[in-house]
Amino acid sequence: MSAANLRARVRAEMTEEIKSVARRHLATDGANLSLRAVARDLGMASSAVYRYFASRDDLLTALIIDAYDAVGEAAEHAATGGTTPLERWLAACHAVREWALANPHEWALIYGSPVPGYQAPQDTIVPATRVLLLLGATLAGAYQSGVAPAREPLQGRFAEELTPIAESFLPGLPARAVADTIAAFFQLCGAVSSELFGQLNKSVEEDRRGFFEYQMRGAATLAGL
Amino acid sequence: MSAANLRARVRAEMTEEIKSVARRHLATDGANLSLRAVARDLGMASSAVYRYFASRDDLLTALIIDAYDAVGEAAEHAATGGTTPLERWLAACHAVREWALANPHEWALIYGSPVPGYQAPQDTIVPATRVLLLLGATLAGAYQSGVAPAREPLQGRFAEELTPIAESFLPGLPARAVADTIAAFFQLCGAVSSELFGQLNKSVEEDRRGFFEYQMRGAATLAGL
DNA sequence: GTCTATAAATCGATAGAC
DNA sequence: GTCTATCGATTTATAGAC
Repeated sequence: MSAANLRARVRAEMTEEIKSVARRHLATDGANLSLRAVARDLGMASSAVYRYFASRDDLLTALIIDAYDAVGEAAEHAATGGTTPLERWLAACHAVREWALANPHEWALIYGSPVPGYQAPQDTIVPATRVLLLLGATLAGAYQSGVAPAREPLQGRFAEELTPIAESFLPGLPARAVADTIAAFFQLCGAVSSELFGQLNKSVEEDRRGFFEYQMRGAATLAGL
Repeated sequence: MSAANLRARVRAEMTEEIKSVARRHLATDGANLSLRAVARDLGMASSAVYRYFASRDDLLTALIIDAYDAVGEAAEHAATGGTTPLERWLAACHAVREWALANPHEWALIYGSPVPGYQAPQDTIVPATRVLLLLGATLAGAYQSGVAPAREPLQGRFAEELTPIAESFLPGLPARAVADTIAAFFQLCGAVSSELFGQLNKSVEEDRRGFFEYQMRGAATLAGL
């Protein structure tokens, strides 16, 4: 079995190397990533890359899943540091922002404009919900421990739509909490993307972290934290 | 002068037609727009287009400015309908979302991932602030008419950074109101982009407008409205 | 201001030798 | 699994005739 294991390990390393070079290419080419350029950088023929990824879109999918997992893990790791739910919540938000600042092109890949002509397969759905799930779980903990007070139930059709989602998403969490979690997550995405994509321009330069925290405290307040 | 006027008018019409076809191409090519493809659709040689736009990036810049102006005008027009500041604020937000739903690729162009290799010239800055300015003016009106209560001043370094901005942005508006306006604008961008770029997935399908309004009411609350 | 023609590249994907 | 070679397309941008 040793030869097979070796083959598998070499293959895995090669796969990682291709992805690593491809990630660097995201910086210059954005989403319109070129398999040939990646192969050139690796000193191999473009046709050889097809033994690792069946198509350009498959490579893109791998990068997308990795990015979702990386930002999710950063948030989860940061959240373990806090003692109160609000601290854990804010720590997760800061971790997401810092990951985005460190990996702007990967952020753009998962939260920016859709790649033209690319259709995300089912495999990306679960990793895509990691950060959202973490926020939801944090809020659920706050409700259960009584740190956050129960709130009036939502009215409106979208609340009815969210009720079954709430059940499977995090059992016991009221529909309103799910709505608040999604809203806060969208606010997080908006704040990070706006800063990253240049909407802040020159209005805040020194203390962007402080302004971000101000925004995230607002989102947490709306969620009942 | 009539001949000169005619020439100018024909040129303006041709320019508009090129932009119109280019806008359609945004749908399939995204930001990596091709001058040749546009020329092909117009039945003209690619070299002829260079008489109207010096480069691909110049065409992109024109599209970007048009898009900022279009969404800005939609928001401004919608805001005139409301009677209270909150109504005007929400009307502007809904108008922005509806414009985005009707023109998703132009939205992606201005609020999505930056175009790789494209550097926005100064010309885009003023049109880019139209929606933000409208929200700020609405909030300023609410403060001045006493509809919104004065709030505690901000603390933190970013507040100091925002103070001079507040002066030139909308005189008389406290730094906190400017911060709240920017935060609300980011939340608006986040909610629209998340819906448009597929982050909602299948969680809310029927009443997305209602969920959006829920989010925007939250943002307005945080701003003091 | 429109055309043809061209330069000098790029790309995804495949075929087939080894 | 890597290579060469290839197909059939694409692109930005320019030169020069009319």
